[in-house]
Amino acid sequence: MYICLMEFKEAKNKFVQTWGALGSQWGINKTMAQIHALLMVSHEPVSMEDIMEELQISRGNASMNLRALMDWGIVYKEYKAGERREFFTAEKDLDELAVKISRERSKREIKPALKVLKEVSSIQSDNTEAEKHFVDQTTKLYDFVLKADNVLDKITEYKDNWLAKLVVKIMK
Amino acid sequence: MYICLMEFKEAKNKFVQTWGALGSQWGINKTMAQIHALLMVSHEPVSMEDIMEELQISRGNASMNLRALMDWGIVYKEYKAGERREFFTAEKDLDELAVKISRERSKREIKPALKVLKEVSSIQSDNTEAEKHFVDQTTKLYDFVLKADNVLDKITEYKDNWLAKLVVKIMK
DNA sequence: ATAAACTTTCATTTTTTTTTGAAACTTTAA
DNA sequence: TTAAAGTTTCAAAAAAAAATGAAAGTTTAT
Repeated sequence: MYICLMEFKEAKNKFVQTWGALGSQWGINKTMAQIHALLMVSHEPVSMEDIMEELQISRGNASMNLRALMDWGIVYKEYKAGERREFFTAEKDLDELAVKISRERSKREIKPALKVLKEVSSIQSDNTEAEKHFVDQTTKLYDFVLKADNVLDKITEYKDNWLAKLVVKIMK
Repeated sequence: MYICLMEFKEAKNKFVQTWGALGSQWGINKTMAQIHALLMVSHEPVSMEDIMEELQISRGNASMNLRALMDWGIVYKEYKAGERREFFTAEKDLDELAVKISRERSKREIKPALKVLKEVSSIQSDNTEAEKHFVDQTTKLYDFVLKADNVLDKITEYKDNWLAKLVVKIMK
C-alpha cells in the first residue's frame, strides 16, 4: 500500500516535470506547463494553495500563470459551495485542448507574422536579382503560412474527433 | 534608386527580425531563426563573414547556430570553385522545410515525451479515484500524442505539396 | 612541412526570462 | 462596516539562456 502510493506520486511528478520541459521547448513557460499538467491529471479541482505546495512555487508565480492559462482558455476557475477559496480545473478533453491552443497561437503569432510577410513582400522592385528573389520568396512564404493557418482554422471546425478523421483521410 | 535600395534593405531587415522573434516563440533561438531567415531570402550562398556582418553577431555565435541549422537539415554548406571560404544556403522549398522541421521535432521532443507517457500511464492501481483518473488521463494523452505524431509521419510521405492536398481534403 | 585562411570550442559575460514576496487590492460573511 | 480570507501586482532578485571572443583546431595550396 505505501509502496503503491509512492509510485503514484512519483509517476505524477515525472509527468508534471516532463510536460513542463516540453512546454519550454514549445514557447510556453515551464511553470505554466507544469500547472496545466498538474490540473490535467487531478481528479478534483485544485486550490492555488495546493498548486503552490505541489510545485513549490510562490503565490505570485502561481497567480500569474493561472491567469495566463485562463486567458488561453484551457484552465477554468471553479467555486465550491460554502468555500471561499477558488479552485482550478484544466480542460481535459484533448480535442478541445488542441483546438484552443491552435486558435490562440494563430491569433497571437501567425496572424501578426502574416501581416509582416504581406508588408515586406509588397516592396516594388523589378530591379536586381536579389530583390526579385526576396519578393518571390516572401510571397511564397506568405501563401504557405496562410494555407497552413487555414488548415488549423478548418480543423477547429471539426472539433469532434478531428484528429481521428484526419488520420483516416491521410492514411488513404 | 537610392530610396528603392533602402526600402529593400528595410524590408529584408524587418523580415529577418520578425522571423527571429517568431523563432523564439517556437522554442528556436533568435539568432538561429534570423540566420535561417537571412539565408531564405538570399539569392546567393552567403559566407559566415557576411552573416556576422548583417546580423551583427560574433563568430562563435554564427558558427554554433549554423551548425545547429545544418543538424536540423535545413541549411547547407556550399563550396565555390576557387574559393577557400564556405558558403551557406537555406532549404528554400517550403514543403521540404516543413517536413524536415516536423521530423526533427518529432524525434527530439515527441518521441521522448511518448516514452514518458507510456511509462507513467503504466503504474498499476485499481486503488483510489485519483489514481484511476491519472492512469486514464495519461493513457488518453499517450494515444492522442501518438496519433498526432503519426499524422506528421504521414505528412512527410506526401512530401510533394502535402499542404495543398490536405487543404483540399479538409475543406471537403 | 608550413603558413595562411578559415572554423570551432568553451569559459566568461551579457541579456533575457522567470520567480519571488511583500504591499495593495478585492470580496464576502457577519 | 469591518476584518478575515483570499488574490493580484510589480519592482527587485534569481535563474536560465544566449552571445562573446580569444585560443585551439582544421584544412589546403604550395
